[in-house]
Amino acid sequence: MVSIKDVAEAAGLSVATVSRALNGRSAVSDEARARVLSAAESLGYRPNVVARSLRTDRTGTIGLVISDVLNPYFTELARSVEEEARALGYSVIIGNADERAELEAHHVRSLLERRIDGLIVSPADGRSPLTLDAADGPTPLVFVDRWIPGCAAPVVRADGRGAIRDLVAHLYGLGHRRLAIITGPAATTTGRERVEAFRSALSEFGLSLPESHVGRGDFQAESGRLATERFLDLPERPDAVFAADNLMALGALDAIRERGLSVPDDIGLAAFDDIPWFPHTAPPITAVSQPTAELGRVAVRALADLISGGTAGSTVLPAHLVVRRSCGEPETSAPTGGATRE
Amino acid sequence: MVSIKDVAEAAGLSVATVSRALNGRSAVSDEARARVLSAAESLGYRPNVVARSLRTDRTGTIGLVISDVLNPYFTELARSVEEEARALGYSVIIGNADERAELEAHHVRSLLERRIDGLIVSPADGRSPLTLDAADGPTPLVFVDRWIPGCAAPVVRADGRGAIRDLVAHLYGLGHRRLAIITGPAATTTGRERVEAFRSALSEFGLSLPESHVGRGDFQAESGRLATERFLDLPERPDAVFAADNLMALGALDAIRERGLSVPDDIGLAAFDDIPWFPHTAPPITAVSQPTAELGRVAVRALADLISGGTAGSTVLPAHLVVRRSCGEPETSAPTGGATRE
DNA sequence: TCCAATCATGTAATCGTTTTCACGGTGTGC
DNA sequence: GCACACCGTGAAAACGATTACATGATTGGA
Repeated sequence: MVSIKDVAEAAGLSVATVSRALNGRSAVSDEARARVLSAAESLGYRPNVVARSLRTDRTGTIGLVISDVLNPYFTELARSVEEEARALGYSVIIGNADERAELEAHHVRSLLERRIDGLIVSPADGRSPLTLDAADGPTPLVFVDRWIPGCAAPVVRADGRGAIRDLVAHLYGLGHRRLAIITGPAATTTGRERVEAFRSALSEFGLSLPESHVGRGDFQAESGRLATERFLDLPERPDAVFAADNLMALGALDAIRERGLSVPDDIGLAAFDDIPWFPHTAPPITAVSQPTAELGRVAVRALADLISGGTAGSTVLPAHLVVRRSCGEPETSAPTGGATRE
Repeated sequence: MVSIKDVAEAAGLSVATVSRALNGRSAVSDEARARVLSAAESLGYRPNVVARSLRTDRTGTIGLVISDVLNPYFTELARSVEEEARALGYSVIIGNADERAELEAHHVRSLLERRIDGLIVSPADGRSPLTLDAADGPTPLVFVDRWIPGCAAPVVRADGRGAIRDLVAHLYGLGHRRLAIITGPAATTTGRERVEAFRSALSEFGLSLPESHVGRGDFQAESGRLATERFLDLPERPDAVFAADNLMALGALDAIRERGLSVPDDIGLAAFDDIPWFPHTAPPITAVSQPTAELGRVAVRALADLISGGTAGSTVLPAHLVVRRSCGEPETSAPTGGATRE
């Protein structure tokens, strides 16, 4: 590999001048600059960012730890994070936790050792001690989507409560009374928030949520399938099921299809997180839609601010309900709140 | 940040001994090792991998440049690559090219500057000069899925020809004669291969592929929508459309739905790349399925071999057809070749 | 004309590791 | 008892960049 020394030699200048010419920080004569640039060009010089980082203590890189790379919600998030970061001059290293706490820890550790400038985390486990340490450590950190309660780090997330209330109103309006939910892990904030919002919306409509109508999932498809099977085995099966993320909704569809049942005639289905496939499933699925890309952008800007010494705070963006046909044929009246219909 | 020097001081030993104790390479007395470990522990020492990489010229990292992170095919690939790499002791940095040649170049350049140990690329553009240079450069490189013809680097990919022939046989058996294809960019190998295989299978059945039945797409949803709209505007619209990837099939569904037409009654639809949502779309979509995760694993193993001085070669794995209902109600006879039915 | 400021450049220290080399001490084989 | 291998250790040289400081030349103002 050709180093700055080779360039200096070829240009007949010192490495210091070459460095200055290439970085354009301090004054260099036009003649020297030209010699450097042509030497660098003809030798195919590529700066060694490893050496640079060691000296400057900056890597120009931020880490992003997401809970599940197979979840379209998180890939959309990852894409917008990378895009915004690139616009701000940062590279992004993605770590996929696969909803496993120990994998999350592995990636957080590995990213910190890599001396990234900052970290964006969507914790797979809300109690992860390592991530907690990291949040209190010297490396700037921002939570996105999920967070760890009691951490000082800024949180960028969507508030699903209003949209979940709209969803319950929608279900109630369609005549559904026995409602069930497939939750995420209780260890995650989103897992808890969604079930709590659902429960409190139910009680607003005078409905209760018996334990048998709470399926404990882990945000992955298989758990949605299992929980749905249990619902279908109940003496009185639920009128409608709310899956707390899109993958568990996929699992629910698998289970319902296996039994030869139909949505929404035999059982209604709704999901948290809207994805491009939902308009095309049989039937199109009613879902709570988050401003996913915007969450990613805001998180990056908050992190960039922290890195440059700022004091960025938390952000909460609204989610909204998108009504389709998976809970029954839509009523004629307009839905409550900010819901849209397709 | 606490450095090896601090540990050495605390342990009352030289940095050399600390380094040896922590890496376990060369002999260190039990007593010294114990002192080092306890000092490192109590100081919370984390090695600086940047400095280590500078010295050893190894980063323990491989780069993965994929064409589109929003494409479930590539996320599944990315996941298996990361998993296998982790098992082999490597970290993975993912670059998303978004099907844009200049973004691909950006990521390749940035990864090389980062001095990754090896690179896995699925080129968004088969002529990308920078990627071509990289393939001939000192950094080991493996192509996955797509490749750049004329490069010496190993290619790990699936051969879709047999499955595409099975698909055409399936369509022919259902009585479809006017077949159309939405291709990927001609600049990609998979873009070309899939249309060529389709064309040659058609001619095997005595069918032709007029220019009006070739929609030029770019592997993204919007292009699938536009190409499908043109098909639907033809005086005689095609009996069935084959989309060369899953996102363009999504776009095709959008277009068909907008016109109020139905699949497969008004027009049949099939796709390359099977994804978990296809069994649940309306109707379930017939698709060519690749051994995606296996491709990722094989690519990583080939790259690891190259990195350690080996001479890994190319691998071609078979793809197969999964028949569902999007081309018409299945015939009663068994499908040709290795096709499965759901 | 002279002093000081500015400019372009070079020298060398530095970042935190790993690793080569040297060195003294300890056994081992004869 | 001697030579030799080996073991544990430390000093110091790398790795490739950035940058504080020094230096000599040029310029500008008084």
